[in-house]
Amino acid sequence: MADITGTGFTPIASAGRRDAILEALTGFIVQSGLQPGDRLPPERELMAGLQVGRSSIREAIGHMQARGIVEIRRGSGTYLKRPVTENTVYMPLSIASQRDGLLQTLEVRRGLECEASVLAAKRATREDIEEMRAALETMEAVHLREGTAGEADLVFHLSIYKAAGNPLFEQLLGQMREAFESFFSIPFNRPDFARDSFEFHRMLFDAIERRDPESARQHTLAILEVVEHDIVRMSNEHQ
Amino acid sequence: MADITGTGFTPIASAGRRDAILEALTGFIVQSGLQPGDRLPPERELMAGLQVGRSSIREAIGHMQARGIVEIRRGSGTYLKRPVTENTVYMPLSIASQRDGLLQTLEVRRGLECEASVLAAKRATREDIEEMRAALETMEAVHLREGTAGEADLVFHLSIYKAAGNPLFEQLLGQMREAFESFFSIPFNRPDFARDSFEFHRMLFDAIERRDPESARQHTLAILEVVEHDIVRMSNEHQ
DNA sequence: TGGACAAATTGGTCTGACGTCTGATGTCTG
DNA sequence: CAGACATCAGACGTCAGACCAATTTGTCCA
Repeated sequence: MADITGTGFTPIASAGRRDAILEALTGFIVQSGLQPGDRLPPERELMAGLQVGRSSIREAIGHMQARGIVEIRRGSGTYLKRPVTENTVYMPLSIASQRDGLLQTLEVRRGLECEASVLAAKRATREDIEEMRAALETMEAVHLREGTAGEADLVFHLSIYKAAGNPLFEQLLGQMREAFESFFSIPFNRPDFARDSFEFHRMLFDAIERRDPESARQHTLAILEVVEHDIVRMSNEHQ
Repeated sequence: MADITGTGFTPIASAGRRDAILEALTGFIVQSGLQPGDRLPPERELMAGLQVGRSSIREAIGHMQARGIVEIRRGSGTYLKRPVTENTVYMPLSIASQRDGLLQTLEVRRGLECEASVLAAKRATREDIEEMRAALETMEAVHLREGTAGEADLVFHLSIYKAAGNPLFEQLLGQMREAFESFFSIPFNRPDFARDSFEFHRMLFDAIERRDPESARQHTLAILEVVEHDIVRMSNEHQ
């Protein structure tokens, strides 16, 4: 847990309380170097430190919860869920939670995945490519041995996002993955998930390695087509 | 990074109260047929109606505000900002914009804009196309008369998002636009903004009208290249 | 050593009060 | 009569204190 003594807490001015508190809180989190999983100081302590009422603290923390950056466990404490930096933009999306909503998020994801592959083909460094190659070969080995490769598959895709050289893609796609699992109850590690996309993975890797953005895009589309088909199928089974 | 995927973790977050109130509130909004712009009952009234304390009401409304579905005006009341239906899930996205935040955000935007154009080319209805045509012609007229067309340009692009048949694109891109203006202090209606992208707009429209997704994508890329160039330039000027 | 019980910690909610802003109504002045 | 100003009720914003419920921690006994 973090200690708030001597971290530059300054009482809040009386204009725009809650935003000021939010700012102070994120500032505190950054200064304290809190990482995901760490516990924030209890409300009463923050209250005393910031010289504001507990309601205000609670409103600010409530907003952070709504933004998905903290998790509140009653009786235990408030825990950081995502890394926090200043200069973060929050974009709440509302999605119809029915079949349409599922398909809509998949389309958004498609736009992001394709762009990530294109960028990876343009920018991947030698190290990136070697990392992707290692992930791909692990994945292929696991797939041939077990007929599926949930975890290893994820590692391969993450290596592509990383090679894109833009952390936003990893962040956004990771959050969308979370949303899928929690909202639509679709686990991505089912044995039969995305099995048919196996062969496309090496083609995608080859395209990135020879720096062919357009080809990388096409193969990403091919993989996603399988993935989306399976997600829709599993979604139907589930109901 | 530890992967807790599929380990039966269901946060649930306990705290039945606030979620129950949220549910009751959305139910009330739906039943009352409240539309965006309408005012919700005052907190004290809701308090009495739901038989809960005002703090709880405020927490629930605070969450709705964080989700962007209501707007709270001090001294006036709480107003609906978006249409509310049951079966809606909320997905908070956070974009950490660090040093290279501007460029990174632009790359994300590029992925989304291209996909939107592709989908528009695949799905636009006759009405969509007529709306886009009208917006385009207005834009061209304004441009020829004034040398620029900030507002009309926006209308044209919005008509494309709409034609994509997926409200998420409109939400995401609209919020990214807001984020640009508020975070990077870049107004999109400067006289000289994106002037060089003029000719590409009709080419994009033609591509969508003749249902050529790949061409639509290329022309969108061309427009964005100009836009991104200008944003970076203006961003540099600004500092 | 291990388990059961008690105490402390922490978030959740209620109540009541007061401050401050907004919007509308009423009043005064030219 | 029209417009500017003063007033007031309504609504959100904040604070304080109290109590409840869940969790964690500590202690004691078998």
